[in-house]
Amino acid sequence: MSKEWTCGQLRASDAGRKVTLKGWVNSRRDHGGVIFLDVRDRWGVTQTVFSPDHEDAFRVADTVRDEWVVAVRGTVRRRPAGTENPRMATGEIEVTASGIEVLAPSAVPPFEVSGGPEPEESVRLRYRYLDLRRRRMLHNIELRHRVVKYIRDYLSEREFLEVETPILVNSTPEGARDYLVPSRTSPGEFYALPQSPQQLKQLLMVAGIEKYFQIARCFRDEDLRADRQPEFTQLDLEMSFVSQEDVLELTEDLFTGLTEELTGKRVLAKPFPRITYEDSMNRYGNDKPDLRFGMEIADVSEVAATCGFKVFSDTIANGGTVRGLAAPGAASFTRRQIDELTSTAQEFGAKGLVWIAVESPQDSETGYRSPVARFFEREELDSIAHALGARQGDLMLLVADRKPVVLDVLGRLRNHLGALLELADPGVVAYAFIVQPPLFEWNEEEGRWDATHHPFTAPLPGEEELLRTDPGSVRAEAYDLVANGYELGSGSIRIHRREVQAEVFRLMNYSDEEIEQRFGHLLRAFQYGAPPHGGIAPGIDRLVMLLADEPNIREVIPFPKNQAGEDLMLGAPAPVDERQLRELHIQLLPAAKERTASARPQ
RNA sequence: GGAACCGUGGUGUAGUGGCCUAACAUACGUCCCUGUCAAGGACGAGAUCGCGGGUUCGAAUCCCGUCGGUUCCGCCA
Repeated sequence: MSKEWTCGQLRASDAGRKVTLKGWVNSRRDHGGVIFLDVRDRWGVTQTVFSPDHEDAFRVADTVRDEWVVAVRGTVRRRPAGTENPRMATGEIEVTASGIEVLAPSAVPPFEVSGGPEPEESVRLRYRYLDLRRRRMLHNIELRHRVVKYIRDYLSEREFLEVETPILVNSTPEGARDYLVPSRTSPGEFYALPQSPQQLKQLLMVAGIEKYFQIARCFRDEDLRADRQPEFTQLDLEMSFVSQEDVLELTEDLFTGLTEELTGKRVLAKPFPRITYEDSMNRYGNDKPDLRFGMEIADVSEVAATCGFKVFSDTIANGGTVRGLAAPGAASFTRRQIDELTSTAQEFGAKGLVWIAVESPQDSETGYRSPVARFFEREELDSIAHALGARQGDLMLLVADRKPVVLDVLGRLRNHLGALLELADPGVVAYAFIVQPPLFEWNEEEGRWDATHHPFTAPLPGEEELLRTDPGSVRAEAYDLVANGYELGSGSIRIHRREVQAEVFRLMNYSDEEIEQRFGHLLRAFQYGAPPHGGIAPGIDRLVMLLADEPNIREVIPFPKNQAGEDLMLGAPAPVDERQLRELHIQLLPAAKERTASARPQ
């Protein structure tokens, strides 16, 4: 069986052609003496017409229902004048049917595939194969294909090799929780699914591949979010003999090209802004700023220190900070809206939220409106407004606390307001690189330094000396690619000097045994001539989600898992029978045994 | 691990203490209809309101618990 024609290709110029269309019945309209069947396939929808002239076909068409699979034989003709449908690509023509074959009837679907209300997501997931018939899902699958193909073509042209790395690897205790796979042949031992091909791609650099990429599936056993799935796909890439700038430029060119060529979206700025981690935290309150709008955070501690408002001056006196931002046009917010903002800020961790509406700065009497206005001199308010870049009609919002709390709250508030005030142009992708993050963060519980990125990330050139004196101030030669408030991926230049690597491990408080056990294979490899190398690993799912304007990552994954990590269609995860467990040398704990007893497979 | 919101015919919603013997749209079934494309018209079937307990003369509606779903925090590069 083959398909000569698709349901999206026939045009007026095909009039007179005898064709057979195969596909699903998208909609059936029965007028008694004439029946229309819209036949749908991946490529489109074509209207077919049945009249009693062909009695056999007409009788069959009478029994056919939505979502049945049919083959319709007939002749293409221009639609009668006045009945063309400009909303359909094939709307100029129709196929007058002389025959129809039902290839497969369909049970009544649990929800309407074309048109109808949006079903609840659990229903969509349970019947994902029907959900995927919908145009929105097809569009996302197609876009995803084109994105991946663009990446493959782009990198192949630049002499990158796509190399597959194993899915069954070993567990790396730091970072995310691993998915484990018990070994049958090595009792008591486990494989882990890769959180990313990080170490393997570095080994490929030692192997002399020089330019590697992979569309790699990664696994992390952590709790899910709208933009997180337990298994996800990364563009993993690594290059030898490169500087950070080489990696960033390649990434920039690739992402600009695919955004502009595959979507109608505009890239806000190229080259992508390079913002230091510290800058990003200070100006946007997080390390993945949405740059589609401004509304930057500003420091007003200087004014706050000497003002008459005790909450502010005390905070400064106690080593805290006072910062804020100006919400454009929000001076007109009602009391109720401002109260909501305050409680939102409190949910984010603020003790309170001070608001000052900028009414008319020219008027010295009533320039500002605020419950705390009386505690401030006019010049102080002017100076705050100046620092925040506030203009008439804006609402200034100030938070006083310890610096990390203030920045976190204002960062979240900024995103909240960005959405509330619709500040972001949905037609824009604002890519940026966040660079020079700290190499380490102090682990309070364990009393040691943790690698912020991973232990092979190189310190910023010139800061190696600080490893000995002030590890917390060492910055990494690492970078995050962000877009529209999402972290799309991160990467770094890797350490290739043994003494630097040893110093890093020392700071992380690893014993020689631990180093050998966890990283022995990599360090051994590095003894045999490791080239300087670095790379990046952007997430494909998040990228496609962004480009497709989808609110969550599941919309661009054909068979995603729900928040509990379950596949509602397959029913995974599921209990396995006792024999399988025995082969794997696994025994369930009593609680697990009890839980699965009722759901044992046959 | 925690918080918030949601759960009413197949699907999506309304109803938030008595007017509910549960409404509307769509899907579904039967019939009518020769130009629709969200076809139209008539008729019909379909929900003990996620489940359990409680408050009340009376519960879809209030309370408690539980299950399921989503979002967020913790967690996660």
